[in-house]
Amino acid sequence: MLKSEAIISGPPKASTKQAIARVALSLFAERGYPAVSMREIAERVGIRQGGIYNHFGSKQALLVHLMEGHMRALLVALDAAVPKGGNPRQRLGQFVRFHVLYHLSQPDDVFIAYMELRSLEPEGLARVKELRRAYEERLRRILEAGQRLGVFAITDVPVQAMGLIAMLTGVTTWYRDGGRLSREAVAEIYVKMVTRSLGVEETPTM
Amino acid sequence: MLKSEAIISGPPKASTKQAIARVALSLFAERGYPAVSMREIAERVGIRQGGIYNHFGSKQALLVHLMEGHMRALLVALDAAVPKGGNPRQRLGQFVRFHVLYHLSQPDDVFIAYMELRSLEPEGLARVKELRRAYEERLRRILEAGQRLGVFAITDVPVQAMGLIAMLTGVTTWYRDGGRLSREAVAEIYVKMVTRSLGVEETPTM
DNA sequence: CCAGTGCATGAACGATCATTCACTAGCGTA
DNA sequence: TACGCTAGTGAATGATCGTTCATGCACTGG
Repeated sequence: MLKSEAIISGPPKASTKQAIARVALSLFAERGYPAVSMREIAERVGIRQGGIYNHFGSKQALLVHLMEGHMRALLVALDAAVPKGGNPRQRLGQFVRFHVLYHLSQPDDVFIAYMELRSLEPEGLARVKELRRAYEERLRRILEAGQRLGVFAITDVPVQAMGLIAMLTGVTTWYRDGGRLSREAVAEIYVKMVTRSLGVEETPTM
Repeated sequence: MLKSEAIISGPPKASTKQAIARVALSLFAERGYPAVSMREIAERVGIRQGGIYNHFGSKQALLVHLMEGHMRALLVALDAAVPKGGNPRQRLGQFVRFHVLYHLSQPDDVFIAYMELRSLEPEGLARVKELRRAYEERLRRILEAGQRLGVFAITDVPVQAMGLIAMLTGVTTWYRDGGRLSREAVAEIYVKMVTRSLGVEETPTM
């Protein structure tokens, strides 16, 4: 692997570290962290088992790397997709579309970020949970803004926020590309369900 | 363990088989099937590791027993809580209340039934998936009935059914007894969210 | 050209995994 | 009382686990 080659012509092949992360992500999502061995990850990457430890200090460090990286990327993407200004109805629609489409485009990341919390040791767990809280907080802010303006039918902001996020995230459990509906069509159905659940009459401006 | 004693005075102590199932359920839910060892289950039950195999043929058989048993009990309880007759609005409310309250009362069963599908080998997987499909079918039937009568705002029955179930099931991820809201209060919030998402105006008859 | 560094190797470590098995204690039934 | 079955024991099986490490190659900057 010539470094000069990488500089001149771009990545000639993905770095081994990235390859390890990609393979581990896929395997963890498919079968769960405890069920995947470092040997199997190495095998799929095309190196021997010891080689992984040149890039990640431990299996746990690899998991933390994946989960924390995903959550940070998710937050950055969310803030780009739902700019700070705008009225609550617009922002709610943006949030739902973003959440559904992002989750459908990164199902593996999403799945392990929600399912492997229990495989994290305390230090990593605290960091990931904080990022998750921050994400959920974005939706609560939107609901609160709509509540203040009286445009949403709010019974209980925290409960409704958790309910909506669960509904949206669940799309990854059944959606498969190539099926009856496109991702965008599914996202629009979810937008309708969410806005209706908040008592928003349908408008073309949504 | 005298059998006559059990007949006369009720269960003097839970059968070992039941104890194994209970302990395994708790551990699987807490840390996941692959991360729990038969040794640990045996230890918590108070027997040696080999003893488990007098009651279950394998670790996999133990998992199948738990998941299939839960799904069958869930279906039976659902059909008791949502009798066949009745109008779609009533039945929808009954479904939501049942789902939320049952899930909050059996969080471990629910969790592994939804999360350990990937740990099942093909035979057990097929049986559990069929039961799951049957459960989801119950909700789809309610939505379809409401659609025919024109009392629900239906965009897409299958998608909405999956969205609603995901929303409801998600309650187990955040609800903790002793918190701000009772289980019943939470159930009512979910009923409101669900009925609103289907465009049902609020009525005291719900 | 040479020293240094990053990375992959392959063998080995001790620990733990699910499962098997010969054995036995204790019970209900005959 | 004698028999047979249920259930628990404790040791052993081979496999696999995460991790370590001495070794060496390929490439870098000086």
